[in-house]
Amino acid sequence: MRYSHQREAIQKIVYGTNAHPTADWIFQKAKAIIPNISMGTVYRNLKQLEHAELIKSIYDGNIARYDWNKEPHDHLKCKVCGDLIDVQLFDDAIRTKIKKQYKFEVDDVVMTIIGTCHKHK
Amino acid sequence: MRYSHQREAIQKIVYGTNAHPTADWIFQKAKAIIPNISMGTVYRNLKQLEHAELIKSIYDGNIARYDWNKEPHDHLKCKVCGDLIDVQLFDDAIRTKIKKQYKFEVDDVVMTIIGTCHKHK
DNA sequence: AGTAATAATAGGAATCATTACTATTTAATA
DNA sequence: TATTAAATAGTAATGATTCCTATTATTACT
Repeated sequence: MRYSHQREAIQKIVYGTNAHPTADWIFQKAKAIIPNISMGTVYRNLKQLEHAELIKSIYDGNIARYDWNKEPHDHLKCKVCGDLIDVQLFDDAIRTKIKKQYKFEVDDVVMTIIGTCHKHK
Repeated sequence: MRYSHQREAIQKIVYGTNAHPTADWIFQKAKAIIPNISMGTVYRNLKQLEHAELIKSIYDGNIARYDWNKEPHDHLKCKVCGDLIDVQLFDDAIRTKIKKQYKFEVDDVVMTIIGTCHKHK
């Protein structure tokens, strides 16, 4: 993977937030640095960064969000403000259980807890 | 919600499979019964059926699938054949834990385990 | 049964996220 | 510096889903 100014900017943007940004959000931020950057470049680089395991992508309903946090973790999704909050919930015991019980080889566990966060009472 | 031939057909199609069908799959099946049914009708009715809690929708990556199984359950997603398999994994203890630990009111837990099913060795 | 009110429909256009295409630019390196 | 191929901008295309509108069908009421 050859260096590019655009990819460096995109990576820095993802690494600079905890907000699990969307491609469009990243695109808006990137335009401030590289005014004529195109959406295709954003998507291509996000895909490359993911492939290089420098970022992770997560599906929030039908839209992709990106995360610098590569450790296995889960998300709390607040249905009021839409925030995605990182949490550590899934313990490794369940992996063994699934393997035995269902004869299923586990690669990854995607868990999202939907509800209302502490900001809304 | 007023009766319609189309909605009845759509509901029956969803209730008649364990394959977690997509809107397009349902549309194809529905055309066999009502040849000039339209995609908009399928989507509108799926939404209504979901709202009436007669079916549930689940996101498989960025595409919606529909499920007659309204009991809380999780899915094993095989990356080889794409199958979604229903499983009961999530235990209620975690709900209490999340509530205490993160001050988060839990409505729903969406868990998908990605891996390889027993059919592929 | 006949009619009025209005929910639901078919068909097509519009939208949104994402991917594909292509001529041009740019980074790596000989 | 010249060569080569990867990366880009800009734009067209795609796929899933939603929206729009004139027409049709269901329900409620006479």
